[in-house]
Amino acid sequence: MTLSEEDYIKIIYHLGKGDLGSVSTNSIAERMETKPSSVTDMIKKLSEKGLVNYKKYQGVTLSEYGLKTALSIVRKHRLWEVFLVEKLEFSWDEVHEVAEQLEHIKSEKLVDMLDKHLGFPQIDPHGDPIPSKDGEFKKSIKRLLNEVPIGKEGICVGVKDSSPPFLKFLDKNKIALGDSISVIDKEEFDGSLHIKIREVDIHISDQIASNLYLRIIE
Amino acid sequence: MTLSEEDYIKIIYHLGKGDLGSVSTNSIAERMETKPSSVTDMIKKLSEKGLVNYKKYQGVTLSEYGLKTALSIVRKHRLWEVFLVEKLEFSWDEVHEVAEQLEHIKSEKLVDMLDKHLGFPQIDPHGDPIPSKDGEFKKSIKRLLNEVPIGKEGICVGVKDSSPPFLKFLDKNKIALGDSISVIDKEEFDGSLHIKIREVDIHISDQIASNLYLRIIE
DNA sequence: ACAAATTTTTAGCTTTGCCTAAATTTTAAT
DNA sequence: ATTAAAATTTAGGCAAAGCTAAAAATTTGT
Ligand SMILES: [Mn+2]
Ligand SMILES: [Mn+2]
Ligand SMILES: [Mn+2]
Ligand SMILES: [Mn+2]
Repeated sequence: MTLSEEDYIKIIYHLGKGDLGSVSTNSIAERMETKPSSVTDMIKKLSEKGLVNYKKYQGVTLSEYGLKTALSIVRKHRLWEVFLVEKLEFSWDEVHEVAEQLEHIKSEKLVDMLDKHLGFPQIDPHGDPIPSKDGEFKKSIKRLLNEVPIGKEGICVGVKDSSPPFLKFLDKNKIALGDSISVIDKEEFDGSLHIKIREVDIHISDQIASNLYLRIIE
Repeated sequence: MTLSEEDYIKIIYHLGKGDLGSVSTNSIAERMETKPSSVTDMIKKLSEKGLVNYKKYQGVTLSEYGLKTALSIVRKHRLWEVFLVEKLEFSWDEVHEVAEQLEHIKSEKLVDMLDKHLGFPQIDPHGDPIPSKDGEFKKSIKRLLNEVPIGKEGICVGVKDSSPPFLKFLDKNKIALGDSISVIDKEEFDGSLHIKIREVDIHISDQIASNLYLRIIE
């Protein structure tokens, strides 16, 4: 597989997960930042190689083999993202571009040992699950923090209220996108939460918790 | 720079160091595992980009700019080799192929942080020096262990005597290619050496020491 | 010095991945 | 049911990086 083929397969995988129908030529072109005619060319090649199912004008879906391939690339991408954040002090939002390159390095041993070096992580810095070597992985869902069950852990991936006062509050309390947060306990009385973030326990109101999105596993 | 251009520049650098004259088309072709006609094509392109000095039929040398580029690729290659050995438990002889790919990843921050993560290593697993960010590096030389001055450290890169008994001896004493060895002290009496290898001190005869090659810095 | 051998370059073709412009098919609107 | 719009494919080209075969330059051997 060439680098370009791998990128196409990965994009078809990501686009396909949303609709569950077949993926359109134009949507691929948009994500690949290329022209629809180029996409058609590539789709034909992928189809001949048995990576996708394709009928003219009817869009494209991944074959079994194509899905396996996609998951292996996603696995590599997310492992490298973990590496960049955990080992090289990259921040949450700097990793994508580099991982986009690293995901194409060919060496099975490299991926296995990287996985081990990182302690077999389950999720990447964006809270997305990392497929196992044989392509299995837990689904992740996005939830408001106040709806996360006690005991669960997730990655902070967004805010509902993006007003300056709220953002300032988050900043003051050192809560940032990409942080891992786990819910320790919930007060019945006012719905306020005890959470653990960066190894410290803090107490936040329901109002705060209902404006923070977490991505959690399962 | 494309991946291919980078590989050519690096090969021209390595070939040029030996002779100090200009590098021949055929020698590049051999190292690149490609045909001389392809090399001529590439040389023209590199010449137009100012990376090499080229006159038809006269071979090629790196320009100032080409040398800087080559050193940056060599730096990346060797840093990744250190990473693979030190962090991912690769052995000495497994790293080259993977580093050949990793050296082309484009991200200045990645290289800087990798360097830091590895503790700013001076030499790679083969004993070759790692150029600094601005292209400076110590020269390395190959010496028989018994000729290495006290206090110096080097990487075991070869044997003079490759007879089974000697190799068996090395194996039994856990001395292998790629190991870092430093000379602690030398006995005047019999020329035997106290060396440190894998954090343990051992005592070896002059006969052993005069059959092991070390690559040392400066 | 000069023919032979070797090295290097040129010419012409191939593949990959991309492009524009034109044709075709599908979908949406009246 | 037509027609208009949008999506998709085809046709024809281009640049990168490679190849083979043939031509040209350089080097070598006598
Ligand atoms: Mn990619
Ligand atoms: Mn991610
Ligand atoms: Mn390379
Ligand atoms: Mn090396």
